[in-house]
Amino acid sequence: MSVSQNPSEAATSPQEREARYNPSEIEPRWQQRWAEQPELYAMEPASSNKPKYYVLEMLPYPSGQLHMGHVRNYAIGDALARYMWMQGHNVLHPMGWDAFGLPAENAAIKNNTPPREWTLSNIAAMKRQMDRLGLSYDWRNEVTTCLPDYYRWNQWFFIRMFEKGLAYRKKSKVNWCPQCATVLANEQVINGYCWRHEDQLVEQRDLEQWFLRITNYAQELLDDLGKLDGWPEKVRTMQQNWIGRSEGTEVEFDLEDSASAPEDEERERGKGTEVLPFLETSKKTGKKIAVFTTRVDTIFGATSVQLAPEHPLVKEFAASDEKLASEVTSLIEQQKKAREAGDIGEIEKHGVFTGHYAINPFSGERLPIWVANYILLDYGTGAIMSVPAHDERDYEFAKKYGLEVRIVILPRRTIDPETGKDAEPMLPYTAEDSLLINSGDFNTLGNEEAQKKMAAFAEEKGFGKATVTFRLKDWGVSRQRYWGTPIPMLYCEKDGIVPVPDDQLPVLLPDNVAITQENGSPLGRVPEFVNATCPKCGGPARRETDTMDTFVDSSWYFYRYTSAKDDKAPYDSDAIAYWFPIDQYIGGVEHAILHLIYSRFWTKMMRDLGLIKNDEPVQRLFTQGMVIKDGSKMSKSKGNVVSPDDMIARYGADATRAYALFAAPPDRDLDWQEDGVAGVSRFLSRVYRFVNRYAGYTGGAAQSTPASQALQRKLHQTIAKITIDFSGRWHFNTCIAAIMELVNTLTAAEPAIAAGEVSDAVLADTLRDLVLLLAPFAPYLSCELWEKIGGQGELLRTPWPKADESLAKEDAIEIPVQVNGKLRSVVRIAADADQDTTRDAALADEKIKAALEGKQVVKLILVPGKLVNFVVK
RNA sequence: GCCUGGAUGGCGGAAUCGGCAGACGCAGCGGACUUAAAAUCCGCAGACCGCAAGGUCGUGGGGGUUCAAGUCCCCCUCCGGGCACCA
Repeated sequence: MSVSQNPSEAATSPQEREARYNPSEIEPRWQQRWAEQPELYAMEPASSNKPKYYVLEMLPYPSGQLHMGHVRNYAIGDALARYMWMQGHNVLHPMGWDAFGLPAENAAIKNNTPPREWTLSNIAAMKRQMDRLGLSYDWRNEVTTCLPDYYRWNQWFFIRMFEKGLAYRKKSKVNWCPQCATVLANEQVINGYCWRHEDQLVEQRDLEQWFLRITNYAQELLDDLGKLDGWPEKVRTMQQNWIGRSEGTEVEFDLEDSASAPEDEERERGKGTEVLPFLETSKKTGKKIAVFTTRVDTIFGATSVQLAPEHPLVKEFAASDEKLASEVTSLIEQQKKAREAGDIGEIEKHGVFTGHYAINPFSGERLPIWVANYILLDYGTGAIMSVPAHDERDYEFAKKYGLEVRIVILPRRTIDPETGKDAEPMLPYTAEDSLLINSGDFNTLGNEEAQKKMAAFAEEKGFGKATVTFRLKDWGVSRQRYWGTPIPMLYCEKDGIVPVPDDQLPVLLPDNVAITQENGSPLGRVPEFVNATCPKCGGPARRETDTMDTFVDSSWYFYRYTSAKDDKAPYDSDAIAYWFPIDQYIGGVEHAILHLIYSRFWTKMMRDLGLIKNDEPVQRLFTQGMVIKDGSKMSKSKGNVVSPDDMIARYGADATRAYALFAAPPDRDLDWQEDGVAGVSRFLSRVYRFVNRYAGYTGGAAQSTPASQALQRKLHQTIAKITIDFSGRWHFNTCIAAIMELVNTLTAAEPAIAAGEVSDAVLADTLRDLVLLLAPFAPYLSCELWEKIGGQGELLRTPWPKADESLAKEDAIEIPVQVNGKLRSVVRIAADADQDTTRDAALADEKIKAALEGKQVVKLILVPGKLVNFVVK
C-alpha cells in the first residue's frame, strides 16, 4: 500500500481548524516589539507621583549560560515587577553583571581568549537568553562591574575608606586557595574548602594584605538585624551566628619568672594535679598573658592556662627549649590539618606543658602553662584559662593529662536528701544558674552577679575588664589576580602608602596581560602598570598589583542602577533617597553571609561617609529554594542539568517560566519534571484557543443569568485569591492553579455559552480579566491575547483587576454534617442561612436521620458556614 | 552537639484562622473523534472490604488536648540546610 494524500484533510473538525498556540511564533514577535520600546520597562524619575517599588534580583556571574536557578529567580522577580506595574507603581527593575572573577582568567588560559572579550561575549549571550525569557528589565541602567565606568567607583570608595582608616594593610595569616592562586576572605571558606572549588582545601599563608574594617560595624550589623523584619528568620540567624558576639571578661595573668627549659621530671610535674601555692610578687616577670573568658565566675576553678600553638609567648618559650619547639611544631601541624579538613571540632586534644607558670590574679595561685591544639590563635586572645570542672573541652583535656578538676560552682537547691549536703553535680557542670563556692570573697554569689562583680574587681585592680569579642573578622579584600578592580594605591620609597588622586581614577586594568597559573599577581609582571609616579613627591612609585575581591563589586551595585551612566559620582543622591531601601530583593540563600553581610556593611560605610541616609539597603529579602532534578541539585557533575534554552525551544518561555512558578512555592526546593512543563504548556494552549474562540464576544449589558453569575463568581474569587497572594504569601503555584480552575470553569460553561445562557458582556469581561491575571506569569501569551481581544493601551499599564466581593460571594454552600465527628452527609443550604435553618437542613437529611436513629443528641456543634456536628450517645 | 526547614496518593504539590484531607498539574486507566496515530475532548482515579448501597482505615511513628487535629502540646525516627573545640 502506498502512502497517499489524506483525503479527509479538507474535512477537519472546527477545533482542528482553530489557531494553534505556537510560542515559537508569538514570542520572538513580542520580543522584537518590546526591544523597540525601551521606555516600557523604564523607571520614572523621582518626581513621579506614583508610589515607587524597587524590585531586585541578584545579578548573575556571566558564565555564558543561564541555569534553571536563574530562571526561577527571575521568574519570581518578573512576576512581581509586572504585578506592581499593573498596580500603578513606579517600578525599578534593573539587571547587571557581576563580571569580574576567576572563571574569565581560567577561560583565558584554556582558550587563549582575553578575559574581557570572553566576559563581554558571555554577557551578550546571557542577555539574549534573558530577553528570550521576556524579562522586564530596564536595560538603560545596566551595570557591568568589569567596565571602568563602574569599577572606578570601587576605587573611589576604597580611597574614601583608606582616608577614614577603614581600609588598611596588615600582615596576617590568610586563606589561600591553590586553585584560585589567590587569597580568600573568611566568608569564602566553607568548612575549610574553597567556595568555588568544593574539593580544594584552603591553606594558611602569611601575607600582607588589604583589609576593610567591617568589625567596626560588628555591633551595628548585629543590632540592625532586629530591624530587618522583612528578612527570613533563617538568614538573620545565620548572620547573627557569623558575627558571633560574645560577652565576657579579659583577665591578665602574670607570667612567673621561672627556670628555662624544664627537666623531663619537671615536665611531668606540670601534668600533676597539684596547684602550687601562692608566689611572691617579686617572682613576676612583668610579662602578662591575656585570657578571654565568658565564665569569669569559674576562675577560681582554673587549674591551668592554655595557649594556642602559634601564640607569640609559645615561640618565646620554644626558643630556648628544643623539645618544646618540636612538640609545638607538631601541635601546629595537627591544628592546620584539622582546620584544612574542616573538622577542627573533632580532632583529638593534644597538649604539652611548657615548664612555665602563670599567676591567677584572683587566687594568687600559680598555674602551669600548657600549649594545646584546641586553642585558636584568632579567637579572643589566643589563650584561655582552663576550668576542667565547668567546661567540656577543658574537662576532656584535664582527664587526658591528669590535671586537677576543681568544682567552684554548684546548682542552686540541690541538697542531697540522704546526706543533707549539696549534691555533687555531674561533671563538667556548665549551667548558668548556679552559685559560687571555693571562690574566696565571691563565695555564695549567683554566677551572673559574680561575673559582674569579678569583672569590676579586675578592672579596679587593673588586671582585666569586661569585654566583647566578635567572631567576625575584618574583610580581606586583596586578590592576587588579574581580572578584578585594581586597588588604587601606590608605594613610594619616600612617602610610603599613597592613594591614587581622584582625578587620576580610574586606575585602568591593562589589556594584553599574560594570564598564567603562576603565583603572584599577573599585574606585577606588567612594568608599565607597576611603575608609576608618586603624586606627593613626584618620585618613582610602585603600584599595588593586587585587585579587589569581587564581592566589593556586588556590595553596592544596586545603588548604581539608579544612575548607571553618571560619570561625576557613583550615584545620584536624590535618586537614592527616593528609591531606597530596595523594596524586595530576591535570590538564593547561599549568599546569606557573603554578599548580604558585605552589602549591609557597605551601606553603613557609605552612610558614615555622608553619602546616603539609609542604614540598610534591603527592606524585604526573599530566598528562593533550589532547583532539584532526580533528587539532587542540578549540577554538571551530577549530569542532571536541564538547559533553559532547550525548554524554551520546546515549550516556549511562558511555559518554562510558568512551570518554574507552578511546580512548588517559591521558597521551597523545586523538583524539575519535564512532563510538568508540558502540562503547563498544554494549559497555556487551552487558554490561547479558548480566548481566540470567544474573542468576538463583546459589548452589551451584563445580564444576570445564573450561568453568568456562576462565571463571575469564579472570576472574582480568582482575582481575590491571586491579589492576596501577591501581597505577601507569594504562593504563585496556587495562583496558577487558580487560573487553571477558572479556565476549567470556562470550558465547562461552553455548552451554556452556546445556548446563549451566558451574557456576552460577562464572557468578555471574564476573558479580559483572565488575560490580565495571566500577565505576571505568562507575559508573551497575555500580550498576544490582549491584542486579540482588542485590549486598549499597554497591558503592563492596565490596572490589575479588582475583586468584587459581592460578585465573588457564593449564594448556596455545602455544609458537611458529622455525627460524633465522622462525616455522614453534606447538605446544601443558602450561604446566609441562620443557625436554625442550618440545623433543620442537617436534621432533614436522610442519611443523618438514619445515623441519629435511636441515639440521643447530647451536644450540637454548629459553626456557621462551616459545619454541623451532632454529638450523640 | 547546637540552630533551622521538611516528611501528605504512583509523582510535584493543595488545605492561608482547629472544621469535607488530597485543590491544580503530571503519570495511569476507560471512552469519543481518527483507517490509524498524534493532537484535542469527556470520564475514572488514596488504600482496603463490598455486585452495590455503604463501611473501615488513612497526612513519618507513639502519646495527649478537643465535639473535631495534616494543623495545637509532649516524646521519637528519618531527610535537607546552616553553624560548630569561638573559650
